[in-house]
Amino acid sequence: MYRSHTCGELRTENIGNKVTLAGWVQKSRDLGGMTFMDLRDRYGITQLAFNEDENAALTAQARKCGREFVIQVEGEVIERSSKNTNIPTGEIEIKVTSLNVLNGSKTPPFTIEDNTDGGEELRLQYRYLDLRRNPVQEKLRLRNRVSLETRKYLDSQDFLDVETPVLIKSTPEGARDFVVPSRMNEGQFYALPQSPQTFKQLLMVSGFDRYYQIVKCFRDEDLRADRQPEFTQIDCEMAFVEQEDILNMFEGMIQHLFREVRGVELDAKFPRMTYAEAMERYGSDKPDIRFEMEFVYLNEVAKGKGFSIFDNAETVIGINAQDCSEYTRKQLDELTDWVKRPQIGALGMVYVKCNADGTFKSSVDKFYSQEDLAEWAKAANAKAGDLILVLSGDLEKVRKQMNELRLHMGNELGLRNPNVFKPLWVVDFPLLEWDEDSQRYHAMHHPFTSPKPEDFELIDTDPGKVRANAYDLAMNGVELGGGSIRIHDRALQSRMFDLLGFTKEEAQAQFGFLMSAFEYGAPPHGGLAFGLDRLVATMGGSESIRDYIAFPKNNSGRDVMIDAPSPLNDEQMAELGIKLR
RNA sequence: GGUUUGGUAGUUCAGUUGGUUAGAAUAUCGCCCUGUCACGGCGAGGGUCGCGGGUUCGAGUCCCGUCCAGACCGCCA
Repeated sequence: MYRSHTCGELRTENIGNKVTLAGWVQKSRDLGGMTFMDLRDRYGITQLAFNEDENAALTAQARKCGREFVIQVEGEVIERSSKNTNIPTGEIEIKVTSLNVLNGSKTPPFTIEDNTDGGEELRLQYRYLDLRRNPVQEKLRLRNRVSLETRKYLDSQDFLDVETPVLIKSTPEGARDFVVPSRMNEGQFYALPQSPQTFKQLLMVSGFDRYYQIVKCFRDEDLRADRQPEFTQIDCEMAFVEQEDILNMFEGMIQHLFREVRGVELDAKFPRMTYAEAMERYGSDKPDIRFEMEFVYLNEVAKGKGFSIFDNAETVIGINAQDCSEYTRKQLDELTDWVKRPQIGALGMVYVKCNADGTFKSSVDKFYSQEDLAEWAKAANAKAGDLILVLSGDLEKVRKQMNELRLHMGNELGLRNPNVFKPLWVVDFPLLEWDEDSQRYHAMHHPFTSPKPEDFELIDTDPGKVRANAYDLAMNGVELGGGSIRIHDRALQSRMFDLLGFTKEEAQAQFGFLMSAFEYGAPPHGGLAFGLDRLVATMGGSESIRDYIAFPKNNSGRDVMIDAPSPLNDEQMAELGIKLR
């Protein structure tokens, strides 16, 4: 037996116990006649004490143990003469009687401490060392709790965990596939699933009316702080349900998770908003509703006063940044530069300061009188002391730009508290989205999403207007998950593929198995999937999902620790029948 | 594919207008220190200034190219 206790569990009630501990040397403090050593494991830190007067040889041995040595000690739990109230084990220490070095260690490339001196790149390269740090371990513990409670909840609701294949078929719709060459079928390739979508629908046809899986999905697209090429979904599907049933079920799940894992009681009933409304009020399909600063449409009050930029703009949108009228010229210039960056793409920004004395000062005073600006303030519900920021141009673009500016101001003003959680169902997404590049409609969610029956007649005349039975759960400006009521009728599914520009042959080749299944009694069904990484990161108050994944990829999709991807040798390539261009 | 920021000691960073032997903190090593817990004190070692080229009497600093990394846009049904 290597240890009788962990490094996190001994307390004053253990005083007098003879114990054996094992762990890593976090740090030692050599005071001359005395040496203290912090011994660390997953559970905590326990201080070891060595006294030269009592055992000179042992103390000398302890002094030779560097950081990250793995050691085993025997000793007696004693009360500290000077206690440390910062750690749970701070009232006791171990008077060590024997020390066994289980393994030495090179000096680590960065310090294994809560506040490490290591940068991102180095930490990823030595991820096994980074994972020794408590803040990172804490994040993985959080992830474990979320995934465990997810299973508990879904199990209690009679969901069945069914595994689906990872080597499947590539389809051109959606994200790029990761592909895997087949040795036994030369010249042919599997694809890794972007989601188990079609399989879970087939499980519904099979009668597993409540399915879930916590499953890896793969998308060969560029990475972001919140996007990894392999990521984990809580993938769910239900049969004999309507949208309302699904929203209620998973509202319950999210409430359960926050209650059990974070001790947070979310809204008893999550607010809902249509996609159209979200775009109008926030310019985003995943609005952060922790703060207001909603869009104000200023067309009525801003146009027709001779300011040609507004007069010629499709729309003029403002937001009211409360209590910001004291912004300096420099701050306003910085904001203007910020929105003019190519990533945002605004051509300019107009501001109106609602001064404390009731007057107005704007960047367009030449065109607007005090009375005009008072109208703006009224429209924006701005009081003395507020600041109105205005962008104009093409409706779709301005909404997008204003969304960015709103979130930026929310950050600047500290309105996006990571410990406040505001869920929002966004419903009634459009079924289709016009794609300029390919000059055709794409499925906004996916090709299996059912249109709203009341909009169905528009499908020939104005397909872009057709709404879908599709929904997303947004929280704090993050899309946590989404889903839809699916098509379960062969004819309608076939019609969808037509609409998306598939030929009959393509549709049959790629999704024939699904359409055939629909001919054998497919029940009405629908579902959704949550991004586990994003959910956990949001619960942990982070925007980046990387620290919530044990071994993440870097910005270029590389694993810098194992140095993947990597070339194959000639023999492997020949076996696979592959030649590089 | 694009925009942008960065690359200097093991690590995190500073380095002015182009000008002496490239600094600090931390880590490491040595000596001292019996109650530390960010221990303290004294000292030492540690540099291909990402790489290649150019301008110059002289380049960490300016120019060109290139590689790597971060954030973002495109992309992500």
